[in-house]
Amino acid sequence: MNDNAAYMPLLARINSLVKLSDEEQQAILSLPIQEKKYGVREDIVHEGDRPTKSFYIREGVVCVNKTTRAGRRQIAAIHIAGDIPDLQSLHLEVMDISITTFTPCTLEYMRHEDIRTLCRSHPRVADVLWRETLVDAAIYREWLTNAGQRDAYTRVAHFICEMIARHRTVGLAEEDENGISISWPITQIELGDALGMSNVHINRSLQALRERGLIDLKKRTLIVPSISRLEEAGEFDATYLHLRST
Amino acid sequence: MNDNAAYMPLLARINSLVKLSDEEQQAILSLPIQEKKYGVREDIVHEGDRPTKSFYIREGVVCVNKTTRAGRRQIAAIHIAGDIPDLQSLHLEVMDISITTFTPCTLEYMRHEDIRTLCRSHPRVADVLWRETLVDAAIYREWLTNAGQRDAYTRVAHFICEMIARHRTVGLAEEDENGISISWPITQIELGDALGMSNVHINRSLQALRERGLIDLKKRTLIVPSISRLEEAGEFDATYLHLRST
DNA sequence: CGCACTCTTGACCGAGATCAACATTCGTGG
DNA sequence: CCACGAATGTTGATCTCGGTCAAGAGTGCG
Repeated sequence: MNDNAAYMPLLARINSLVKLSDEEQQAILSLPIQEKKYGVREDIVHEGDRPTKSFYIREGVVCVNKTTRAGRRQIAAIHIAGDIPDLQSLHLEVMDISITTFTPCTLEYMRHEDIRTLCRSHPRVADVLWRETLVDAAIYREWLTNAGQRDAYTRVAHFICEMIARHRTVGLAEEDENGISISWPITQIELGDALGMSNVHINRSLQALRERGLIDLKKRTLIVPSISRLEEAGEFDATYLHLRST
Repeated sequence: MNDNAAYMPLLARINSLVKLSDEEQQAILSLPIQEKKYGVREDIVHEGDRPTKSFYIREGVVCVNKTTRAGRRQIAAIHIAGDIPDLQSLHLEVMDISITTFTPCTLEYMRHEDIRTLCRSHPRVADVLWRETLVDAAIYREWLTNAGQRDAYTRVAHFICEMIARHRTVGLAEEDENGISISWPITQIELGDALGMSNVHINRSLQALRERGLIDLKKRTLIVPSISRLEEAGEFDATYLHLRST
């Protein structure tokens, strides 16, 4: 019934964290899903919604964002293929965030009911999903630290390091003799909204990183020649991503 | 064996969110716990630790914090009686945060093993605990928005509103004709570390709030004469706390 | 091919940081 | 219970990082 390939990014992500038994993997594969496609900069869920299903990203990039009463937007998270950005709605009725696409996306929807049934019959799967939301929380904490304590230059570098690390774990980073590269659909305005900075200052910080040869960003592609040097600049320590031993 | 009163704040917190059956409540009451007391400004858990138990706060106030490589501290969360600050360690092996007391604390430790067993036998209890961690995550997002998008004055007001709201839901706020009051063990330096501001500017923002009659803060007690006016000043909307209908 | 979005650069400004000194409160031991 | 030292709070002066404004240059999409 379901196209198994549709579950690929999800299983890849989960397997990068824990080893599930064949039976557990089968249970996930038999979750009914429904595919839906979105274009660029479309709202998937909106603050105040009460979803009865969650989705994971088969392809594309989305952001979690919320808007201040004064009209300022904070991007609180960025999610890539394999992520389940609104898993929280499984237990929190009302959305306190919106989710918006950065790129065209293919999403696979799973009904909360079905997820709950799966969690009941396979507690280890429940644990993995729970864990997933805990890692999201750890990332929020790190972003908070980034916004609250690091200067612009370091902050931008840190953000880029995280993006690289996360793309790597799901196999979306390319590595060759020039360094590591990922696709970079994020505009400077959006980066500003994520880091609590103006787009002008984002621009200047990116240039500083370029000048020092830490990044090469053009045509929606980011190349990092030396990840260790960038991590140095961004005070980056991947512990908070809680990846299993590489 | 266990003193039932020890479970009070935890049950109060949980019951403020969901209705559990008697049997489920009993199951929680029969969780083996171990009490431990801490003094002021003591580390409970530290970055890099690998705890095999979690605790909930029977009494006192603690903060979740992490320190930048440059030596700057971000306070990422503040937890009060009833909260389970390091529940994340149930699924994330290595702590990416430290937890430190603000006041003398009485903590009740529960072994991860026992929590896991409880979750397996009572899935609804598992859901409640999961939910709890999701609310923590929602608070992180809001703090990020606060730090990234709101100016100092609004930011401080927002923070105070949250503290009031959370103290109210667990019955730790007093309300009389002068307004709502809570105990306030947080120094201005700590407040600065939580909001990403210098203590000097915290001081000035607090004074601005005082001048406008929005708060009355002295002797470690905070009084808010009109919570609605303060919420106006802080752009506060409690949705993100995901409290059940009041 | 033209319009809209994104990026870049320069000039200026201001919120909030930093520094420093002093006042007040609190906790501790005598 | 008091005294004294340390932590916390307050105030003023100065400085700076990053915001805002504005205009021009690329880039890409319809």
